[in-house]
Amino acid sequence: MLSQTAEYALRAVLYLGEHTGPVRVGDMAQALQIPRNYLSKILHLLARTGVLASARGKTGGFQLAVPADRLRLHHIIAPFDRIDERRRCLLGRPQCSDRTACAAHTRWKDVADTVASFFRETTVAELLSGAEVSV
Amino acid sequence: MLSQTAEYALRAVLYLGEHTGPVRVGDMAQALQIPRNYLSKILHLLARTGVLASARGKTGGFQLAVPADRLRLHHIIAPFDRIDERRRCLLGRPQCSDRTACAAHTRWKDVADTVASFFRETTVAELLSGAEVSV
DNA sequence: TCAATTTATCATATTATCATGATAAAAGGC
DNA sequence: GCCTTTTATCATGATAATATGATAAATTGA
Repeated sequence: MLSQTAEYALRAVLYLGEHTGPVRVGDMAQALQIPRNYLSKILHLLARTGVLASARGKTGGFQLAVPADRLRLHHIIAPFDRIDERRRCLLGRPQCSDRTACAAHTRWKDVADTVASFFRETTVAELLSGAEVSV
Repeated sequence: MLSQTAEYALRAVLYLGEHTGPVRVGDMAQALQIPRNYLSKILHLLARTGVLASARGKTGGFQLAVPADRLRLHHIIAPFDRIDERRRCLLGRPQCSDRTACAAHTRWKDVADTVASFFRETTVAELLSGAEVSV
């Protein structure tokens, strides 16, 4: 469902959501079993989009820049995996709305809305409250 | 949501669903704006999996091998895009069931089930009855 | 039989995704 | 100031998805 990159981003943010203070890339990479430099680029982009805060130097690392209960999955995933486009026509048509419906449109719409709502509404805090995320 | 290849497969089958008798690859490729040889391989695989029937020679072409009202989207998409795997843990864990739930599992399950059910239950006939599929 | 037509298949090219390795830039502590 | 630690960035490689081009194999109809 998610691209590998988006999945890494989500797991990384959830990890940061249950750790306070800055966490180093190397530590996260080892804990989450994600390639270090690859994770580094992902975290950097998340910092640029305002999801994370980064600091260099000896006491540096990454941490959430937004409270977990205000951070929605959409914010984390969007830079890597445009879930908005999932709502597009199942048959790949550029123009497919309620007015000009293709065969699949009507039936597909409810399904696509369910998926989109999940990412748009679910917060990091809600996921963390469900169960622990150790790995 | 679907891979490019799976989307081509679905559009091709819907096209065949509203045409009787064998249709040539070249005609379909032009009508659907899909690369000809690429479509050819897709149709061949659909024939091998029993979705389509193929015939060579002058009166050859492809047509549905199963009645449209018994042909489910899952049958068309599965060879190209394993939607079954979409039901796997959102966080990419190999082991994630109801018993050993990760943080995302409980909330994600309903969403994943909705998507899986759509492909598993919807038939080609149902899509075609909704509206015409010209392109 | 033979020629035309069509699917089947192989080889290869292109593009995007995923990942690695090395280096630069910034920050803190001595 | 200088060394260590850390993120930031660049260059490159590996792999899979997507697509193209050419040829082989099968079928039909004359």
